[in-house]
Amino acid sequence: MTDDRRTRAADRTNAIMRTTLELAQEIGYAKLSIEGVAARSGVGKHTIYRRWPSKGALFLDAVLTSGEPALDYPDTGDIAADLRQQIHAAVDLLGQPPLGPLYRALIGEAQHDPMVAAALNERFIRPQADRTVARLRSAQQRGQISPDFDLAVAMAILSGPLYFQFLITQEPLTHEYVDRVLTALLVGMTPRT
Amino acid sequence: MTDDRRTRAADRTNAIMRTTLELAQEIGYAKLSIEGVAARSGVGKHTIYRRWPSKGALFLDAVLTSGEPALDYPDTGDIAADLRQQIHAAVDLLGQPPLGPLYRALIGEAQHDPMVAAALNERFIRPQADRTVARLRSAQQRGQISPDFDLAVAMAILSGPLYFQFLITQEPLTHEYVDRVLTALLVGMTPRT
DNA sequence: TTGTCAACGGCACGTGCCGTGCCGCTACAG
DNA sequence: CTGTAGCGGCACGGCACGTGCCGTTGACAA
Repeated sequence: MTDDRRTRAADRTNAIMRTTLELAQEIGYAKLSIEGVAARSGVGKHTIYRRWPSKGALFLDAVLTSGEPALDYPDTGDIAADLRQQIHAAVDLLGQPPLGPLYRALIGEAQHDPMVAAALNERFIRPQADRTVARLRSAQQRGQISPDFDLAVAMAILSGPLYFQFLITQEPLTHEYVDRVLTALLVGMTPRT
Repeated sequence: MTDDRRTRAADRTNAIMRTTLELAQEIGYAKLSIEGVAARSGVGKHTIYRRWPSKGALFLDAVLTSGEPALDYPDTGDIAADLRQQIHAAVDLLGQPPLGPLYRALIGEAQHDPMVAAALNERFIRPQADRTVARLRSAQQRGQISPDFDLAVAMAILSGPLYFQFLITQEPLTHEYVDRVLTALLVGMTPRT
């Protein structure tokens, strides 16, 4: 198979994912159909089913490929400032369109489809969690976090309330809210003098 | 309208909800259909549509009515023990069938259907959160929690990581995990001596 | 240059469920 | 006794599913 061949296949793949995101934003994930994606992108349904086994898998791929949201951690040496900046970036991404509603729908689908849940974890959640713990560990080694503070739990306290607000109460995400969480977390994990 | 009439209507309503939960457990919420519920419960589809506007609304009603999970807070005076007992009860409920998968599907549906999300909040999430904050406030007034600790955030730190594990990583919920969260929270919110 | 073959767009099919009509029955209300 | 509301049953048009088949296209091999 020639590069040319692969290139055109990849082009089609990208076009399908782009159309998927467009349609999802216009009519919502619930009303999204593979039939609709095929029609709008001028593609046979087989061409989609050949690449993805389900609507959920296609949507997952489309969202994760589009974004690669680059939520990388800064490491300025100041753990409080770095966490703050990073979680504010997360709020800015999730708190509004386009990514907010798309990501919400993706997690919703993950509750019905174990394959989507597993792929979401492997491709996004776990790497993100690992980066968070790594940044926390670096701070702990520098003495900015109590040596016995549970870093996995610290990560969960950063992420959990954010997702709780995002998915459950569905109140708007604000910098002010995550600042309050961060404040409470810092009280607990900062070394006692 | 006679009481007899109302009673028989209520009986039918309960029968439909019971069948809904049965079917959801057998084939999963994703494959659940109103047609299937009507068939198994020996009821016309109209009878269902007359009571609920959508599959999501029916399912929400069925899950919340069935459970009324009675996650009430004890108040023994020991806030740490009370929180621990309450969150262990939550883990026991959500961490296994039947309620675990049903509740997961309900939250998943809430990501696609704003009406379900709103009803879930009003009927379960907000009351539960209010009870939690009330119990925390009682402890704060007794001096068991720092007077300036943000109680809404404390509630979010109790709930958030639990939901994060339940919905996102989908790792098993254990007493050990919530104990670790609770430990970290207590470090932060216990008054400094 | 010609033959091969995989991927493709288009079309059609059977299936399942949607939400909504209509029918005739039953049981209660007036 | 008559009217009426709720009901089960049935049928309908519509839509999307997932899967066949068909003819075309374009890159590669002989």
